[in-house]
Amino acid sequence: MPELPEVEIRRQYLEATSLKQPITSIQVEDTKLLTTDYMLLQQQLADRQFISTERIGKNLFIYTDNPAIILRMHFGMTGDLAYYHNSLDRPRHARIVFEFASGFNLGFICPRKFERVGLVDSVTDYAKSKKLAPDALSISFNQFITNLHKRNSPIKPVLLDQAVVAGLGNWIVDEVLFQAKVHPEKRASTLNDDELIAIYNAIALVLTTAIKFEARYRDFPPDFLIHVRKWDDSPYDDVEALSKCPRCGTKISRTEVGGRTTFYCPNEQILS
DNA sequence: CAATATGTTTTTCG
DNA sequence: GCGAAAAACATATT
Repeated sequence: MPELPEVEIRRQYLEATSLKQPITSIQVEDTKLLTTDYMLLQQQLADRQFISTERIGKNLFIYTDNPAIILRMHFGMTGDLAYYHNSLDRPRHARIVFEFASGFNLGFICPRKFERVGLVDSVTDYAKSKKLAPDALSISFNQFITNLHKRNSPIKPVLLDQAVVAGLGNWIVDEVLFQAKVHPEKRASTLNDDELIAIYNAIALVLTTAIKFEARYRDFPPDFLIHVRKWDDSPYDDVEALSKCPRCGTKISRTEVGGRTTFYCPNEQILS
């Protein structure tokens, strides 16, 4: 699931492969994936080059050699990138393909069409209009608690709200609350200073760890809650081992909070 | 084949 | 117009 760490990895991948070469054309299989008219996209990007990138939360912005033409990518649940040369190597579900003059291609892989691509003319204006909060890795502690204090909902949906802090998704919020030892249903407005600091620090810990391991869950430290989720590449076969708290051995609870599947340790994350 | 997964947008209510 | 909560939406996989 492309949350902030996966998007960061894709950003680095795009920077390493696709900058500074003229775009010759763009193939789009399904215009539902576009937030900009297809013709306009073709016209605006023809002969342009990508020159740099910026990520805010789960949004990837790609600057071109025209400062008013910026491409935005959102990877939804399943989006990915693939840079390839031979058209025979075109991956499955590469529904949007940027063709470069070099003969190489950047494929935007959209298995479930939950992904979106389009142009924006200013990143700051875009963030403002979408009420996008500062990125989870750069938000200041003061800004973070200011945004949190306005809310009285359970902490989990508050952390998922991109207007509070940008980049946290379902599994990362569970991991953050587990590391901070805070119950997911605890009201945001009732958190004390220690809990707020623990959550803020856990966000940095979880995100930097995930980026360090290039979002490969199997490599994460053993005391991460991530291992209780059944990923396709989970290293464990033993369902019993999967369901235990990596710190205290208590059986992990699985519930729904804010309509999302939620895992937490009922022994260490207490609602008081 | 119905259930499931999840981020974002839309809707509804107070 | 806003916060909160829930529903709607996008579709492939199991």
